[in-house]
Amino acid sequence: MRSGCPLNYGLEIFGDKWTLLIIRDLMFFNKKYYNEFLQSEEGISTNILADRLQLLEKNKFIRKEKDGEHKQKIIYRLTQKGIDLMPLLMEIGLWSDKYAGSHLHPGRDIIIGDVKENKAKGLKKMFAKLEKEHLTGC
Amino acid sequence: MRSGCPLNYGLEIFGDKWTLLIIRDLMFFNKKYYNEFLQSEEGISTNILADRLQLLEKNKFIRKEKDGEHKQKIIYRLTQKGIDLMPLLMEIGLWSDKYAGSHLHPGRDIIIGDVKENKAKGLKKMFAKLEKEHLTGC
DNA sequence: TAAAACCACTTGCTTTTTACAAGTAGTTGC
DNA sequence: GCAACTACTTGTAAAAAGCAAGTGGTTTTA
Repeated sequence: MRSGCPLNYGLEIFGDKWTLLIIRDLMFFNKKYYNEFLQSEEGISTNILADRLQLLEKNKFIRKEKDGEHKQKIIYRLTQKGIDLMPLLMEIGLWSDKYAGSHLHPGRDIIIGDVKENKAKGLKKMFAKLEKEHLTGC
Repeated sequence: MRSGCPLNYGLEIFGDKWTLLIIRDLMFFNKKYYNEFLQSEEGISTNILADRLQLLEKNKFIRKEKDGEHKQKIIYRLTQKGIDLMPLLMEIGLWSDKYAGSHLHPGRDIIIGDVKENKAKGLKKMFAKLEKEHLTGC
């Protein structure tokens, strides 16, 4: 149900597991093709993936781009609106880093990386990286 | 599906809309009774509420407490683990503040409040408030 | 140039989850 | 002692997710 609460507003459009995992793949794992999302560890179904990509595009979190080399391929990229979800994903990562204990695979610090040491600085660095990778050429 | 990713770990246990809205109610709207959660603007169903409260308690995000005055009432309070989700909820609020535009009710800044001006300082203040309200007496 | 493979999806069906309404057992106030 | 209130539970219909197979277009291979 629609409500005027900012938290609910956000949750209504990106507050489901698969949506955020797709954004994670784009943001931290450098994935950009449909097949790459499909192959993620968590095993998203192809119909759900198609549905979420459509929603994400409709809500302007991502945009489609043609691949110059492989003409049948489509590249998915984050928009600024999508990139701005990064601090939120980082907070999930930081929380898990504190509470997940043994549930995490080793070497998963790639995500929170610099942010763990200095939040403001780490976020700034990550923003720069994402903006360079996803926003150039538009 | 279980995976070793910290983002997925978090999303598996608190990454659904109703769960986060209950935590929002506890955190920002000072709600503590079953009936208060039921009455929230978004209209959670009573069976879903019961289910989520059980999950939240099982995962130690909240705990039940007896109400001294009204003996049939149960008070729900956040644990430290639950309180530590605050920065994440704040990030949702900050994102919505930037992108929700006219979708928000006026005066909803109560949530992000001080955090909007100075993130580190605002979070610290909010942590102190929550720890005082939810953790004292245990 | 015909066949095989790969691309981003779509379709159909089953299972799980959610939504809504009604009911219940145990206090509490009058 | 009974009506009202508490935190739930139960039953059922609707919606969403999960799974497997298929599709139409492009690209690579023989």
